[in-house]
Amino acid sequence: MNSTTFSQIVEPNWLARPSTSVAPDLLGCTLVRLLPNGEIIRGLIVETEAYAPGDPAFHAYRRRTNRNDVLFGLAGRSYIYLIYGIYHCFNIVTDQDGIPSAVLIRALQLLSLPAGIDLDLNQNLAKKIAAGPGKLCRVMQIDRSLNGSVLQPGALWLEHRSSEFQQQLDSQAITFVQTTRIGLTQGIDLPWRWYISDCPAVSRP
DNA sequence: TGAAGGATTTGT
DNA sequence: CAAATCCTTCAC
Repeated sequence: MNSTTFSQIVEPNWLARPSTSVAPDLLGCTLVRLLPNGEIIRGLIVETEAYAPGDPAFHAYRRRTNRNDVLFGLAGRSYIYLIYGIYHCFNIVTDQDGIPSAVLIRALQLLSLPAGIDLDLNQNLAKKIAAGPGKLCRVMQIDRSLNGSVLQPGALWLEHRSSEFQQQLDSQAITFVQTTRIGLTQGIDLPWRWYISDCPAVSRP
């Protein structure tokens, strides 16, 4: 038995390439959160945005600071920051050590629901409950205590696409849309946002 | 040391 | 369309 037996876990090496390459590849992967109380929440990644060197919208655009330090490091770590004093945003650090680069996870389609939410009774609500970067962090209880942590089985990690998802993608039963990013004042023309077509969990189709 | 503003969300 | 709300960054 070798490591490929458990290859559904996304390894840091898989993320060690430019964010514009990783971002579309993350669509269909699963973000898994293990809460301190033992509860597990799983969400299919349905919307991503890439941030890269030379990008004026990127937190690492100007200089290396205490906040953005993790962006300059190795791929496979979380970069989490507080926005508007209220919400958190969750990013995955990508590319080589020393090259600041990240993918913002903008929306999840929940596969397992947190306690207290009934999928059958609240189907429409459940599809939208992680539709947005602030909302997905709220529902998965992601905050800055996880900033800089390595994405590996523990509190928070990634799993590759299921073979079913990949097959549907290959047969074009599932398709992606590439377009411009949301909510920015700079770099607004870069087409670095990707999402799954016709997915109700996308924040802004 | 202080002020400006932000990769958002929600309700008016 | 503006408020909520806090932390980071940059200027003085």
